[in-house]
Amino acid sequence: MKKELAKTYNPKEIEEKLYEKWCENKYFHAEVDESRKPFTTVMPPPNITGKLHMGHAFDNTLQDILIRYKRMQGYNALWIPGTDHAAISTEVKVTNQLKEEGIDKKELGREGFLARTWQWKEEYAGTIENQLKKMGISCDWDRERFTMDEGCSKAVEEVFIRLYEKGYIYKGSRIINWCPKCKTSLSDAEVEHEDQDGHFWHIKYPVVGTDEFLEIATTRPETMLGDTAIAVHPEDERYKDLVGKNVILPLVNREIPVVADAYVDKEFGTGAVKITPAHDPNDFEVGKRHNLEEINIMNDDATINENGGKYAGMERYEARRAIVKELDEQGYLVKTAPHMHSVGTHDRCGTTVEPLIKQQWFVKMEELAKPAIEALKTGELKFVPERFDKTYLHWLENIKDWCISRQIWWGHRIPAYYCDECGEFVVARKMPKKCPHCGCTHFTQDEDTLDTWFSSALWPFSTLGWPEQTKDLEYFYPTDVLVTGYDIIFFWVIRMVFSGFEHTGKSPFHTVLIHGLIRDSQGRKMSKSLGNGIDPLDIIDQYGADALRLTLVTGNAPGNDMRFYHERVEASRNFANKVWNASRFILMNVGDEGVAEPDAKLFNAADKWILSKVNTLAKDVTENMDKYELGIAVQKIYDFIWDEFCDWYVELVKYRIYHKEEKPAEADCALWTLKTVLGNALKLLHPFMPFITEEIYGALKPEEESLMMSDWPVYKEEWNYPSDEALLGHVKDITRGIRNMRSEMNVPNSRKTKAFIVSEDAGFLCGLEQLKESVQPLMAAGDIVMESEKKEIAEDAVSIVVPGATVYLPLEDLVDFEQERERLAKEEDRLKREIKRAEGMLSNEKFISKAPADKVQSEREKLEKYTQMLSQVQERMAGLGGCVRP
RNA sequence: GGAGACAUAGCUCAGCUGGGAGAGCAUUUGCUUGACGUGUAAAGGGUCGCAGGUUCGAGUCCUGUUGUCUCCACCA
Repeated sequence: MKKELAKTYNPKEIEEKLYEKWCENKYFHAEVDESRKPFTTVMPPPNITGKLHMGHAFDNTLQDILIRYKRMQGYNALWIPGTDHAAISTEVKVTNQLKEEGIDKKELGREGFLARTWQWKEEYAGTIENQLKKMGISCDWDRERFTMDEGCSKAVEEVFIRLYEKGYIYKGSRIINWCPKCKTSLSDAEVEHEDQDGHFWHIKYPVVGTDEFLEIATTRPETMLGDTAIAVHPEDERYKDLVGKNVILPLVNREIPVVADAYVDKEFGTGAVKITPAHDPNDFEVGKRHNLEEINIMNDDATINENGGKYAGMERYEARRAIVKELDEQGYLVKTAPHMHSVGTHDRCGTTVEPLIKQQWFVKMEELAKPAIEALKTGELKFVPERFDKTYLHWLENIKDWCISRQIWWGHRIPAYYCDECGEFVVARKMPKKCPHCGCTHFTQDEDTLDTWFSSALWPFSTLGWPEQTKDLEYFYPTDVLVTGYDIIFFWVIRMVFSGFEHTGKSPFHTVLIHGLIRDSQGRKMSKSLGNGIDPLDIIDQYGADALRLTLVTGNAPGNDMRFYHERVEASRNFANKVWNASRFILMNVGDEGVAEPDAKLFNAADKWILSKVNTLAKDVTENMDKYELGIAVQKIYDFIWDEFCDWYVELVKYRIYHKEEKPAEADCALWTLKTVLGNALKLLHPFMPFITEEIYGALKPEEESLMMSDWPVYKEEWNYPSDEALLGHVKDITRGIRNMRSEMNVPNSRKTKAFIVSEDAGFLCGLEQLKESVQPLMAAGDIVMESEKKEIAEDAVSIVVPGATVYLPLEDLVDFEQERERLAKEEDRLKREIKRAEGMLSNEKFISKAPADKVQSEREKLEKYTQMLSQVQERMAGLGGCVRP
C-alpha cells in the first residue's frame, strides 16, 4: 500500500498521529526481560513550577536520542519520566497565587495549603507531560513518577531513618542561611553570591580604662547590636597591647573583649574585626573558639528583635541607616568608603540571605562523600566531557554538612516526633506510642520539611521500587547514563552519587553526560525578567518537533552553551523538507509492488559507491554515538543524505529510472539501492528526527511495523566497495571541473557540449563508460567521448585537468585563448607549488624515518599524482602554443 | 583568592586520539534540469587571539600572555 506524500513537509499532519501510535503500541514501555540487556536512564524531573523551557527541550532531546539509539540496537531501553515537587519554588508560586486571590497562606492552614498545592501539581504535571509528548520524547509513561508520590515518599522516610540511625543525620544549633522572605533555612548550594555596591563604615570603639579608640570597619553596621568581641591578629604589633582589654560598644554601651584570632587578616580594613557570632559564619567560629556569647538580634523576617534595644522592630536596612546616623552624630563614625562586596542571595527569590543560628537538621557529609570521590578515580563513574571531573571533585573534597530541614509546608515532612511532655524527640516510621524518656503518650511531629534535593537524590533507585528489592531494581539498576546541565552538578548529581553508594552500594549510573545552557541570539541567558525566553512549543508549532530537535543537537560540543535563533531552526526545517522530498521522489518511482533484491553482479559503480558510503556511515555514526558525540554523528548523517545521496546518487540514478521500459533490470538495481540506502539513512537519522523518519519509513516499507523498533544498521563486509568509491571520486572531480569551467565562462545550462575525457587509465574509462548516460546530464554534456590518448580534439576547446584525466570541452566561439592560457599557467603554478611541498617533505630524512609509513606513502602518491597532472597541463599548453589567435 | 571554559570565514559555531582549514546563515553570480526555489550549480571570504616551546609536522600537545565569560571561596 503506497502512500502519497505532500509536496512540502507538514509536521503537524504527522506528529500527533505517530506519537499516539507509538504510545498505543507500548513501544516506550519496558519490562524486566532477562534475555535482553537493559539500558536505563532516568529523566531529570522538571519542576512543577511552570512550563518547560528550551533547556528542558535540549536536555530531553539528548536523552531521547540516546534511548532511541539504544532501543534500536536491541537493548531493553527504559526511560523513567517524572516531575519534581520543587519545594520552595512551588510554595512561593502557590503562595503568590493565593495572595492574588486575597488569601493568606496562614489562613488556609497547613492542610488547606497542601490541598491547594496538590491541585497546582496536577495541573502543571499535566502541562509538562503534554509538552514532552510534543517533543517526541520516548519515555515510559506507565512509569511516570513524582518526587512526592507514595513510593518516593517511602524511600525518603527510609533514607532519613537509616541515616539517622547510622548517626549521619543530626539535629543541631548551627549558623545557617536564612531567607527572611521565604522564612526558611537554605543549604549552601541554594545561596547565590553576587557582588553589590556597598559601603565600608569605619567605626571607633573606646578602649576601657584609656582615652584611646580602636577602629574597625564593617559592611553591616546593624549587626553591631549583636557584637560580643573585637578580634585582631595575634601577631599584629599595632594591637598587641589591646588584646585582653575591653572596649565599649557604642550606642549599645556594652563592654566587649578584644581577642586574638588568626582568622583576622592584618592587611584588610583596619586589621580589627567586630565579631557577631550569631550573624556571621566566621564570627560564629571565632565565637566558639573564644567562648563568646551569641546574641541573636534578628527576627525571622529580618527585623530587629528585642535584643536590639531601641532599634527593635526596625527592618534590617532601616536599622542600618539609623545606626550609621547615630554613630555619626555621636562621633564614632570615622569615615564611610564605597566598597564592593559579595552578598548572599536566595537563588529562588533573590532576597539577601541572613546568616542566623537555628536548630536545624543536617547530614554529616564527610564519610558519605568518600565513595563518591573514589568512584570517579576508579572510573566507575565518568563525566562527559571530562573537564567536569574537577568541578565534581572540588565540591566533594570541600564538602560541608548539608542543612536539610526547611521551614515550609510543601515537601516531605521530617519523621521526628517530639514528646509533648519532655520535648525529647524520636525518629521513627510511625508516630510513637510511648516516650522512651518520660513515658508520655502524646507526640507532635516535627513541623519542618526536607530540602527538595533530598528526594531527588534518590531518584535513580526510588523510581525503581527501592527500598523494596524489586525485580525492576535488580534488573534496571544501576542506570546507565544521566543527562543533565552543568548547573545542577552540585545540587543533584553529587547527591545522587553518594546516595546511590550509601543505599545501594553502587554508583547510580556509569556516565554523566553534561550539557550547557541554551542562550538567546545575543548569548544572554533566557529569563523571565528579560522576556527573551523562547517557548519550545512555539518553535514546534512553526517548524515541527524534528526541526527543533535537530537544531538543538547540531553544532554543539558536549558541555558547551548554545545560542538559539530562528535561522538555525529554519536550516533544520529545510533539511527535513529535503529528506521529505528525496523520499517522495523515491516513493513515486519504487511503485506499489516493491523491488526484489537484485543480484549483486548487476549493480553499477554508483550503486556500489552509495552502498559503500552508507555502510561506512553506519560504522562512523555508531562510533560517534557511543562516544556521546551526538553533534558530530548527526552532522555526518546530514552531510551524507544531502551532499552524497541527494545531490549525487539520486541524480545519477535518474537515467536508469527514466529508461525503465528499455532496461528493467538496471532500473531495478537503482530502485532497490535507492530504497535500501534511504531506509538505512532513515534509521540512522531516526533518533534525532523521529517523526519524519517514521512517517517516511512507514510509506517506504509498509510491511514493517515501525522504524523506531527496527534494527540499527551495522557494518556489512559485503557492502565494502573501495574501487567503486575511487571511481565515483573521479567522476565527481570531473563533473565539478566541468561545472566550474562552464560557470566561469558563463555558458548557459541549455547549451550542451561534448566532453572529451582523456585518460591513460583503462580501468577508469571502462568504469566511466558504464555510467556514461547517467553522468551526462550532470556534466551538461551532449555526449561524452572517452579516449586513451588525445586524438582529434578541436583546438578551440578548454581543458580541465583532474587527477588521472584531462577533459576537453569544445566551446568554440566562447573560448578566449589568452584567458585559457592564463588559467593553465595558474594551474601549472599551483601544481608546481604542490610538487615542491611534497618533494620537500619526502626529501626530509627525518620525515621518512619518523613519520608513519602510510603518511609517507600518501605523500608519495600525491607527488606522483601532481607530477602527472603537471605534465597534462604542460602538454595542453604546448598544444595551445601553435594556435594563438591574433 | 582558586578553578574552568572560550578566542577559527561578515555572523553563530564544529573540528574526535597532531598529517594539506569545515558547516549553517549572510554576500555575489548562473539555472523554471520530469523530488524539493524550504531547491540547484558556482564564487568570494581565514597569518585558527598573541609569544615561545615540544615534534619530521601544531588549529590540535606544553608554557607564558592578552581579552571575554562561568563556577567556586568567609576577606569583615
